[in-house]
Amino acid sequence: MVSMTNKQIAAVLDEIADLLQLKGDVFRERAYREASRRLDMLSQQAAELYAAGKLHSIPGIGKSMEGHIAELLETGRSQRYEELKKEFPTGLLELLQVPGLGPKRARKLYEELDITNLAELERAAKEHRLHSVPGMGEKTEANILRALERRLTRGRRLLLGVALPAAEQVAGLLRGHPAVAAAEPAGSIRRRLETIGDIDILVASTQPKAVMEAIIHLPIVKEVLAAGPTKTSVLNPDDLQIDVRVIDPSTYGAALQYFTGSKQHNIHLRDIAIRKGYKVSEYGIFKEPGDHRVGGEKEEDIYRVLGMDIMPPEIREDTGELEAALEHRLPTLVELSDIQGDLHCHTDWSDGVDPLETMASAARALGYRYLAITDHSRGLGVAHGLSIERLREQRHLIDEFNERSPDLHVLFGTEVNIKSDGNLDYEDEVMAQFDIVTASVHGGFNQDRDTITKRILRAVRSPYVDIIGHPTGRLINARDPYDVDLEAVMRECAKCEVAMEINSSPERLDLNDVHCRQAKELGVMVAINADAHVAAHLNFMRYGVYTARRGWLEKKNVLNTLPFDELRARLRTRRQKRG
DNA sequence: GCCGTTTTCGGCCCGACTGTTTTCAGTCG
Repeated sequence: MVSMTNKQIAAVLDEIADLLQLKGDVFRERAYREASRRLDMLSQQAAELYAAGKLHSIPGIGKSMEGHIAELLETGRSQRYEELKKEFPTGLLELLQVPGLGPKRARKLYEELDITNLAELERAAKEHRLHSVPGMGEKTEANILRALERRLTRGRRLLLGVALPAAEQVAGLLRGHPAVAAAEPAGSIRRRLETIGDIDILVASTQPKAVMEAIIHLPIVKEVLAAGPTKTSVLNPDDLQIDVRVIDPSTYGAALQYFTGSKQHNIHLRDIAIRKGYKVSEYGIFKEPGDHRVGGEKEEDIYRVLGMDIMPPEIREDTGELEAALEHRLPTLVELSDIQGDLHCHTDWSDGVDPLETMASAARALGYRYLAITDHSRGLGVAHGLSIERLREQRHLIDEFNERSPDLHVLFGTEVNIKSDGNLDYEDEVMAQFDIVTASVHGGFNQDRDTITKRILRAVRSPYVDIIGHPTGRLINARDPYDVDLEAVMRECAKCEVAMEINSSPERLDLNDVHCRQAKELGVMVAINADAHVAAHLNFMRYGVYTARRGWLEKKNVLNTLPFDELRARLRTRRQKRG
């Protein structure tokens, strides 16, 4: 059997969907697209499910699709895919990336003008040959040319940690305006996706004109890109584009539901509505026949009328939340206020900026009852890792601090490096002295799957390790995760009662949302940590909580929701059991 | 290609906008 990962299979199915799109076979395209998405999110290996004969029990994967996936698993190829590829030149799919160009026009351009890639499209547009195609005029040609020029400068998706504060700032300013009844960021920001395409803010008001006028004059607006009667686009001082839409208060709930998405969630929701004799749009929910409105002022109207519990935006991804809402078995997601402390941060003793006292004050201000100081270990020279001697001094400092701090407990910890051979950076006698240990990979990212998996498994089996830090090492938009068999690590963590971290730093969010859900299913505890290197970054905690919520985690799945006494007892008994 | 509390056949989200056209096709979110 050829070993293909879920991601690889999903990629092939997605390419088949692309080709079907060119053919105009929209429903098959959707079926392949959906199957690809399901595989991509799947926490188990498709190969295992296939071996167990359970592939077609995944929603969106039927008998035929199971056959295609089986062929890929067994031969590494797909006949359907090979045949489709022969029908069109490879460059043709590039055309679909151009805004304004869909499958119909792309195909027409190929058939009428023999255009097979972006370069040829650009040349034809400049030579004014496009408008000779029926249905394409001067304006279409100009728009395509403009899109082609812009395409080169289009940036990547924004980190939530950048987009959310910017959106909240604008929404907050708008809420202060007398004509504004409500204002909040919608779209992927509201769902707390790790990266964001567009910043969309919805405003409820009966006076759109006044609101539009107010936006233009907000102090944080650097430039106005477009100002229409109900939608305005502006740039903030960091050149982030923010779109603001004004909605009549009577349809604000329906609009908020619609603009929050996800697209897949909305499609499925509307499908359920049809089956129950309703129609859902951004203007409300309507009862058939006669289309009279039965709700839409409040967001929960839409769900309530359909017999569902309303679910938090974070899980509106069409991964089972609608079914759960219908059956009244939605999880109660963990909340920021459940967090009792932070188990991973750095001080000026290693590569942090602030001293212990400053970090502790900041933790206290957040209402935490404990904070683990986990500076880097000896071997990590670039981060001023702590020698045995300096560890002893730091322990002393922390003991002293705890004597005069009745409300906040500081734990003496370490972020010990997992060396490339799988050994930890301190000897067992040293490890035994910490209150808490997080073990992380900081180098040797390119090891092959088997090597790096075994390496991390060794760390998990150490009786002194409590948490595996940033378990995949990815940096969003910057560095791919290392090729670790995360499921194997999770199973071992469950067995050894080792927690896995959600590193809350906005460029990490590692574990990610899909991993979190898998961890929950496998019975792995998760620790949500800010990995702060400066006091202000303790506030990153909320991004980790969002990720946990996107992964359906509840309070009981999260280690640092425990009160201090229970946490300490848990760490101690575990150590005794395994040490 | 998937799916079923109207269906194993005949559906598959909904509305806005744009540009090209005289009533609509294509694209987008």
